[in-house]
Amino acid sequence: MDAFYVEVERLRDPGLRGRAVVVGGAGPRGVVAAASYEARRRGVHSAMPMVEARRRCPSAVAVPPDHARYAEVSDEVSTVLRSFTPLVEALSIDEAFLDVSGLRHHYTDTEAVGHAIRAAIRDQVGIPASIGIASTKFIAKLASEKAKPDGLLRVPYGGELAFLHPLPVADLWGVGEATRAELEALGVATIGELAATPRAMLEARIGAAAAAHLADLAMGIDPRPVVTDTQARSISVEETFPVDLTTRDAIERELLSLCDRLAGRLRRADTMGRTVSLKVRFADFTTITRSVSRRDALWRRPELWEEARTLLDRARVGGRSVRLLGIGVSHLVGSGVAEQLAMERRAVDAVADAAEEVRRRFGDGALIPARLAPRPGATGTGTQDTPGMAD
DNA sequence: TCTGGGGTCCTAGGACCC
DNA sequence: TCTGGGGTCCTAGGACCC
Repeated sequence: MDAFYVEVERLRDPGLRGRAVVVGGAGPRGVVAAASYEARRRGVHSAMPMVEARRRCPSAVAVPPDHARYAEVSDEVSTVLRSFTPLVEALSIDEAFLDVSGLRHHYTDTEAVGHAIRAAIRDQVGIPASIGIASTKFIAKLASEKAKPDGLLRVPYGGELAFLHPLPVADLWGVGEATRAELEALGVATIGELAATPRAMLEARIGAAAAAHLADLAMGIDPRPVVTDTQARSISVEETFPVDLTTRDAIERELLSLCDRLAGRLRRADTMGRTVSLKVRFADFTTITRSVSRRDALWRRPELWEEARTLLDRARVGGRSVRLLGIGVSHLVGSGVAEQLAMERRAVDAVADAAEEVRRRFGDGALIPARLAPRPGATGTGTQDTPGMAD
């Protein structure tokens, strides 16, 4: 999809069409999640601080992100894609690979398939999409980047190297700033130059696995098939605070709140994990992680909180200012096991069920850990509109 | 420019086991 | 006794992606 979040916002508010639009966090530490092409022309791009985006493009309309809505529209697009072939691999919220080799008897050529898919997304969802067509996944992805915005590009079979070799190495999927710098030190700027570099030189710079992978990509070799059943490997939540946390009490309260959110995510995903990881980013942006693996998977908030607090002790935060806290679970249990355990826990866990029902009916804020509830008699409102229930 | 939130994968060292 | 080879798992950090 092209500038996906922006286009979803334009569906809701057609007045945004034709204008510079920036979707991003409203807080003092917000960054750009998506920028319209009008804003990009003014030098605004993803991950840029919103403050800087505003400076570069004062006329842009700033819109706070609505991830739940983007997920819904993403599902609508998925439905359209699956009407063409079941071989759809969702790569992110706004990208997918399709294996369309089975459609060759239904269309004159692959470009006709691409045009049909673009038209279907336009008609049924109402937003633009770009499509790249090639014999391998990574070249198709690269072609789709070159096709943007609102276009289609096919790299013909046999023409892969002619397409690839003039491009800068940073265009390769998996080459970021660090690898680009290492390759530059070897005098490698284009994919063609990468293909011509001796393997041993590459390995010494970037490690064996990355060297082998990139050398293959530079030769157009990518045997990875389209995979339809991709299962999550971890689930996490994190938050950057508008103002750094400085007291142990404030840190614990935010961490408890994150554990609560994570428990809800795990429950809705009907999964649980064996490893709990804590992430702490300090004011100077140094970031540490602490993790622990248990024999049994966990998912409930009290257990997450207990592990999180132990990890927090191990993190030795001391008196340092904390900019971000995160908590996550990995080593998720396999689907068959998860279903079995989910059945068992549903039978046992009437309290959590009731809590989930309350939240479904009255919103996430209706039920919170007692520690996070407003203190009775505390400053401000005499009456509490949304009292937190103790649990 | 003062740097989000949600992910995946890889590396390296160490514990541990046979 | 001063020390092998192969393997798995765990932890911490980092690169990278959208």
